[in-house]
Amino acid sequence: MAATARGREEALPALAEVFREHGYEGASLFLISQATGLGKGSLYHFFPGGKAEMAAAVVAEIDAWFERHVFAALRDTRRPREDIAAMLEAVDQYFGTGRRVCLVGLFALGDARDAFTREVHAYFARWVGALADALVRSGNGRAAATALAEETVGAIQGAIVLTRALDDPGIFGRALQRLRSRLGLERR
Amino acid sequence: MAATARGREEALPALAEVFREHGYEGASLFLISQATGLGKGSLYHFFPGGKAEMAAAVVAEIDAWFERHVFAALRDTRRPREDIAAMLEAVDQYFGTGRRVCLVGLFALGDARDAFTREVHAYFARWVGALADALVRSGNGRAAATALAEETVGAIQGAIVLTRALDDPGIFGRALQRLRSRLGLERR
DNA sequence: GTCTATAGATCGATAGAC
DNA sequence: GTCTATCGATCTATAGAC
Repeated sequence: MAATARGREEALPALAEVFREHGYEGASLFLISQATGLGKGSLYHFFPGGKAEMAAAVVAEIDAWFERHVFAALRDTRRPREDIAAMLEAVDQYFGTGRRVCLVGLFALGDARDAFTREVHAYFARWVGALADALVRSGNGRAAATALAEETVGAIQGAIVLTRALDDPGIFGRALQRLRSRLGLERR
Repeated sequence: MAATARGREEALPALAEVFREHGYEGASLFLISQATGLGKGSLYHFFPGGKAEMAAAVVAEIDAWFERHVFAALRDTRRPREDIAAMLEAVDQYFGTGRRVCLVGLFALGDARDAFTREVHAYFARWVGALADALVRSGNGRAAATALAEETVGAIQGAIVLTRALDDPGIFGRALQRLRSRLGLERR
């Protein structure tokens, strides 16, 4: 897949892809070495903590990416409605219309649950929290906003499961469309 | 956990629990042996195909259980509304209010995806299909029923992810309550 | 049928040459 | 920094005694 990565940072995308495709246990150092183009020596040079550190680095980068491109936009106070719409668009792109697994969701289901409980919790708590805040700012009551935020993030995670199970990206698209309608983002 | 299982059938529940807890790759024969109380010799006597056959047997049993206790009820033509409500109740019980992972959903996300593509597809297709049919019978148009069925099954899967990620069963309960409302099952 | 012992492969991780 | 060689542990699976 990847030409030889030149450093720790460059290796992260390929690394993330391996964990997404095979899960934590299934991502062997052989697969990781192939995907990154780095030998074991180089991998342990960049990640002295081994596989656990590699997975932690991937989760941290995913977390940072979502913070920057998804959660942050929700914290703009002026146009919450547009920000929420932009969040859904970013999600659609990132998850490849449901074909690409959410690694944090996969870890939440147990693949590496004990090792990353805190990171998994923080990721979803910030996602739901930022969305709920934006929904309050766009006119919803606190309780309704929290319920809508939980429903939205849950629907996205569930749509990924269903899309992959039935091999039909239309499922993810329709789920996002329903969410747009329910969140009051319909074209006006 | 389990007293010594006496045969193939008796071993299945403990076997299922191990796969749910650790995923396919993470479920080692050592863990399986401990959970079932069966030595490796006995395990290979009951499952000559090894771990793959054990997982297949578990998926088949889960599939049969859902067919009997969840999908079948949806095919009763006389009182679709009550049947759908009963389905949600069975789901709440089975998934332990979101604390218990859906093994088929976990496999769909990749843990053993290539090996069980057909079974995973069949399970979710029958679930969505049976629910959509019941919704048509309860007065919805075909397109609306399909959308509602996809939304419902997706919401359940997503609620399991969120419940485990945030360690809060209230999330699963609220998700079911929203579904009851949306499916028109509110107390009359 | 169930056990112990172990084969054979692969795992994550390390060492040392370059 | 990157490679090859290899360690010890663990994995799935099998063999053979009982």
